[in-house]
Amino acid sequence: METKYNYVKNHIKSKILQGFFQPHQKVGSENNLIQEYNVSRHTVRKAIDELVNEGWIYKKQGAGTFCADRTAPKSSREQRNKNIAVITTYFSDYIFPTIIRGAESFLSENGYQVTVFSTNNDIEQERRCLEAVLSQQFDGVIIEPTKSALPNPNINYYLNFERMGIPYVMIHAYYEELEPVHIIMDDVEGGRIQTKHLLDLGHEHILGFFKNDDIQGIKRMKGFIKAHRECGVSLSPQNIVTYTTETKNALPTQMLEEKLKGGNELPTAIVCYNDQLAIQLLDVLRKMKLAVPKDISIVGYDDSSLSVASEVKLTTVKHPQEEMGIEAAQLIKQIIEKKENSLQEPIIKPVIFNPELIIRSSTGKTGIKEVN
Amino acid sequence: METKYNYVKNHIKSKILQGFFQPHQKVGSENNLIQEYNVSRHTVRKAIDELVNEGWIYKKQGAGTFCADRTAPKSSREQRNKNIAVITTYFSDYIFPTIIRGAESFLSENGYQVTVFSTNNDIEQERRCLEAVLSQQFDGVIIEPTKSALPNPNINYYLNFERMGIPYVMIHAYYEELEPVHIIMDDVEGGRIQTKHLLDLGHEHILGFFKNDDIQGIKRMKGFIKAHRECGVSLSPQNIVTYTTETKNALPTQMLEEKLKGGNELPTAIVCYNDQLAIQLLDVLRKMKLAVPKDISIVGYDDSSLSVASEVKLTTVKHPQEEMGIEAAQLIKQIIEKKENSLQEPIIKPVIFNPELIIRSSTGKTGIKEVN
DNA sequence: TCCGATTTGTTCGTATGTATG
DNA sequence: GCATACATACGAACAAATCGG
Repeated sequence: METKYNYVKNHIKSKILQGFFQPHQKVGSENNLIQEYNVSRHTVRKAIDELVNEGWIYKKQGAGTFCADRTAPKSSREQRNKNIAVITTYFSDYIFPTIIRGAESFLSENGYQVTVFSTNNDIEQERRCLEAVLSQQFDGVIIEPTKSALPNPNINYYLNFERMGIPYVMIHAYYEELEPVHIIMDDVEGGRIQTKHLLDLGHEHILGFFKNDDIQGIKRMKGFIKAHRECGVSLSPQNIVTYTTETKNALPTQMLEEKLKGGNELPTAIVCYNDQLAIQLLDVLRKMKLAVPKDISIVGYDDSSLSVASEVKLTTVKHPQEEMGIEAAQLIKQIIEKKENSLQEPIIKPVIFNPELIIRSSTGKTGIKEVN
Repeated sequence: METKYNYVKNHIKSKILQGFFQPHQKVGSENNLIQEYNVSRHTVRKAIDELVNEGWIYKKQGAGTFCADRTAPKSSREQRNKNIAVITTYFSDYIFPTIIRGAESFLSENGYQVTVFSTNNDIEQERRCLEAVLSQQFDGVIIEPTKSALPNPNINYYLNFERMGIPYVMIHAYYEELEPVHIIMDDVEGGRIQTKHLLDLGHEHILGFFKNDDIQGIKRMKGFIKAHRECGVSLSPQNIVTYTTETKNALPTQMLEEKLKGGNELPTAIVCYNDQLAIQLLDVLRKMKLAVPKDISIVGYDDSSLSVASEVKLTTVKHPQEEMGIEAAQLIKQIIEKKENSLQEPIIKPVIFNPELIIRSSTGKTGIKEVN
């Protein structure tokens, strides 16, 4: 894959998949490409030959090289099974398997097959997934956006889905500019009730840990701030810790240790972006010999299996998980079937799940004031 | 048709059609053809490239150019992506996502796509999965057998895979009668070292909980018994509890409660079929106010994320998980590629992982005797 | 209709890298 | 380790088709 002609080939293919070229539009002459990629004519021709062979482009002597028309020849589509691609950030971790299971079980019951991809929340890997899906013949895509809070360079691929008539629904988050059908939680509300619960219990120094490279984290942080404002409790900016996919393993635990050592104004409660983080932070609390919830309260998010795995049963926010997967599957099925029958793009409403707090034993009233 | 490369191409094609070359027979090196037709290397390559593309011949770097076997199905198989089906008992739970991720990451890096199915360890659902896979065009299948310890009525489907030339590998367990390529752990040894560890610590009344509808459970139980025998510790049949997929949620916890209430000969240690069960049983121990490992020791199996989620860090047996997925993917890729090139079913050796005990804080010396 | 610029097609040469047996 | 055979990559020249003026 590291040969020059392969690089040229893949680069051109990417452009096609991103919709840079309309069918029958000129891809550029051999001379153009020679200059663009700074390679020999032979190399360009080798790349182009393969693309022609795979049906992406066609050539006409004396005229030029053109983008092929890949709009599927509808025929013989009926008999084959329907295929749905599911692209999520993670695959094996945490709540994602459950979401995927929801989609898989519903779709397989309805005669669809599910092919899975994961991006590891990495833009480059997302691009590869999107290219793979566009290169194949999928009838629909369920996708969780990667790094949804950051500008996404792969937007073009999504636009190309629309151009090629492949319906998709987004879960967990969505890119505003695309206005896709989406299935999300009300994450602001989720963050709000996490925090409100602690404020109601009398906590006033609450640490908030939020992941800020996806929209969910940003929104939950918004809810965290909103709750403080509603309850009239002032919030120091130093009480908010943000981290990213790349720093998630070390940064939050390290920050918590620092915050707990810094003598004055010790926090009495922690709001976590998710259960996974809460479990990580619980280990820090154990190490520092702090009892939960007597010395410090902690709230998770997602109600994953981790929330009840340890001796501390986490107070957390319910995430629909399997239900979200099923809902996404139902939506994509509806869209596909409507499209088949009526040819016009149906209007489908997004789904927004309302969060719900599950109170377990990791939160309690602040005891500090009574003790003093 | 009067170009040189076309002449060469047609001449070689004629020879093939006249039967001058048997399948897999050498067509002649580039240098031979250069001399034979008195043309440049480039011209020969162009001719050969087209013949390869049309499926008449194939090339192998370093080896030569050979006549293809046209008896095989010539239908546009080359250009489409390769699809692998992964069928596991579970999908979203426990270590399965990690295994699947291993396979998925390796395969997607190698240009394959992964379609997933799960049987929920139910024979009827397994049948549906197998039918779906057989009716689609999959290039290979990675499968974990369902209820592997029980007679399987779906054996015929597996035989049909062989008849249709679809390679498959089995993970975790396999049906003896099929003698498939398989990737498993040495579960007898795993059960043995789990138990040996406790016996070495001085425990003599050890409860063993095993799932007996899959082969892994049966084998781990075998290891449990073997360890007792090796250490010369007598084992009461009442110390072994077996359960199935259907009873896994209620039966083991209930049995443990009974065993702990029954006054005489209280157990001082527990061997669990897996970490998932260990976590379940830990809750029972907490409810009965038994400290781990002071009052009772417990050993898990699989080294899943659950084993370190709680305050009790489980002593457990390492399961290769992701590695097993990768290994399975590598094997299936090897088989597919060898089959493509040489037509003869390659001989691939099964993989057996050796278990390894990971000692954490859930096990300790029995304290009862010293106390008395 | 023809011209000329552009673009792809064919063919030669040369060199170095990499896999196979 | 070595020869063989295919893979990648550069350069050059001329032929043939296309298209706008």
